[in-house]
Parts: sequence; structure tokens; C-alpha cells
Amino acid sequence: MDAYERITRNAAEVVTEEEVEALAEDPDGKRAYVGYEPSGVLHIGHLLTANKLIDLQEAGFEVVVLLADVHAYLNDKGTFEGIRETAERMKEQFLAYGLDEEATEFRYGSEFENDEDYVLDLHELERETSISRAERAMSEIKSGDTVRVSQAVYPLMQALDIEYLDVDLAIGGMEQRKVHMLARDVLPKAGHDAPTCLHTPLIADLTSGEGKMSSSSGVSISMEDSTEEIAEKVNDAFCPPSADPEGDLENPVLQIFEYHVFPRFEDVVVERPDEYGGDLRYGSYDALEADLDSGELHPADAKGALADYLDDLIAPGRERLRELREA
RNA sequence: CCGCCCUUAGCUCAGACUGGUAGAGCAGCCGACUGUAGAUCGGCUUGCCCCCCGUUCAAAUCGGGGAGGGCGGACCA
Repeated sequence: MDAYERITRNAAEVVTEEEVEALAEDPDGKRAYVGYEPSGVLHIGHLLTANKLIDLQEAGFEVVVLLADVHAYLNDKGTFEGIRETAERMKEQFLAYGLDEEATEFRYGSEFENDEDYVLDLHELERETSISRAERAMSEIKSGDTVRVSQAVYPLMQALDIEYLDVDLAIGGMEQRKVHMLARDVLPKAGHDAPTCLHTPLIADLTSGEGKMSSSSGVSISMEDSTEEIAEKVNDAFCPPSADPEGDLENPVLQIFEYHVFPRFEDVVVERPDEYGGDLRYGSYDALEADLDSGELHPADAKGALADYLDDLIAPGRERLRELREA
């Protein structure tokens, strides 16, 4: 797998391809970042971007994880003190999940976002941005139903973070694309470069296959789930024997195999009772998808395997979380 | 600063005029059927009716005060 292929695999979108190709020619020392509002428990959505960070580290990138404490504060997620503690826990779980500690730079937003230079630059972006544009950028991200001024400032700070963290590539889920497009528009107006962006797909809601999975509503798989809870949630998931369900629906079980399991495991064994033909082994996602779609692989067997592999992925973080809570 | 509107189940809302032990849809949960889930049947759960004070035998409902949210006006010298 060449660098470009590794950088872009499983990406829903890259802006722009030309810019990423240029980065891929000499990835060593290039910097990529993702910002997260601190959350005490990583869920499967966080892990999707984390998988991309691991890809980038393997391609030679330096990775910056922004623990966006100020953003969380602006988005009404609590006091600075509480957010800070939450962020520490989040960092530990990322390391337990498999980010390379040597190649990962964890930064708190509050380390630099309150500096005078930063604030003055931020004001310049505020002058260049309409309220409605900022609000639109936040529509997929904000919490609560009342739009506050803090939420208009929020995406502008995301834009400026890219500049201040000296990042070559901004990573985020597809829900971040409006923020990133705003950044590409507004940063040049303030004399900065437009950032190159890479967006990961959104996994469909587990139980319905509709839209995107949300940790705030509906079922999500997280680092605090026990082996039994994972098995139960996976078993309850929507999973027609099809790679492309009718309508706008997706098959979340396949999506998780594609975006979470195969990127981290060389091959996948599906244990299957002898009466149904015995175990199956897959070296690629495509092969598994084809078998499910054709009926060779029954959804129930696929779910059993998915729960086992997810549990393997989650176990180190779950253990770390337990240690942190006991400490 | 002033005025008007809203607040009832997890969500969207009915009920308020005319006081009498709180409802619908959706969601959720449980069963049946499927070697998974969904769909489809069958069943079930859910409430500080925003808060406080008052009137009354009795207040989600009437009166007063307050909070939160939305909208508008005024101000633009």
C-alpha cells in the first residue's frame, strides 16, 4: 500500500485530492490533527478518526490530538475544571486504543487559544464571517437548541487552530465538513493558507441503519461497554443480508467491519457452527461483504464475529478506564 | 427597558375557555414469526402537567408572583 492509498483509505472525502497527493509525496514530518471535545468515554465514532490517525502515523505523519477544552466550554459542556479531568481520561483511552505515544502530540486548546495573538486573529475572522455562515457551520455539532454567540465563535476557533497548530492536514468526521469548508474560505481572508481536509465516513445508526450513529441519542458502542453489552448491542443491530439495503438505509454491521475491524486485523475468522458449514476466514472486507450479500455468510454469524473483534479492540481502553476510576 | 407567545411522557403535541384522580402519535420494552436485526402481528411501561403562593370540598385547568425559551418594539442623538 503506497502512502497516498494509506492516507486516503476509508475516507469519505478528501479536499482536495491534489493537495493530499502533494502531501503523500513526502509524508515524513507532515502534521495532521483531529480536535475532540473531551468526552470521558471514547465511543465508536471517536475510534473511526483514531483509526485514520493510526494510518497517518504509519505513513510518516506527526499526529496532533487537540483536546478541545475551550470548545467544550463554549459548547456548554461544563466547567473548565471538569472538562480538564474528562480530557485526561480521554487521552489515556486513546493511548490504550493504540495511538503511538511517541508520535502523538496531545495539546489542550487552552494552552494557546487564550494568547493575545490568537484572540486578535480570531477577531479578524469574526469580522470576515456572517452570523448565518457560522451558525450553518455549527448545525451538526452544537448542543442544545438555542444558538448562542459562543457557538458562532466555535467554528472560527477550529479554523484558527489549524493555523496555530501548524497543521498540514485537518481530519474530522463528515459532520465537520461545513466547519472545514468555512475554514478554507475564511483563513485566506486573514492571510493564512486554506487547510487540506480529510473526512471519515459516518456510521449509520446501529439499530435502524438510518442516518448516522449518535452517542447522544440511540445506541452507541463505547469503551465502557462490557463484553456482554457489546454482544447484545451488536446482536440488536439492523443487519439485512445485504450490502446495500433498500432506500437510504445502510448496513451498520458491515460498516463496522469495514471501518473498524479490517483496518486493525490482517484477517478475520467467523466462527460458524458445523451445521451451517463451519468457520470462515476473510483476508479483506470486500470478501466478507460479498459473502454476506450473496447469503453465504449469515448475518447472525457475522454479528458473532463482529462482537468478538470489537471486544478485542475495546478491551485495552476499557481496562485503562477501569484503572483510572479506581485510582 | 416595554409588549406578546410558549413551557404537559424520551420526542411532537392535545387537554385549559366551561376546575372533578392526565391523553394521542412516535419512540422504548416484552412476546410471536424469522438461524440476526428489520418489517408484520399481539401486549406493556412511562409523568415534580416549569417553580412558588393563593382561591376552592377539589387546580394541569382559575388568580398573583417568579424562572427558562421564542418573537417583536423602543433606542439608533
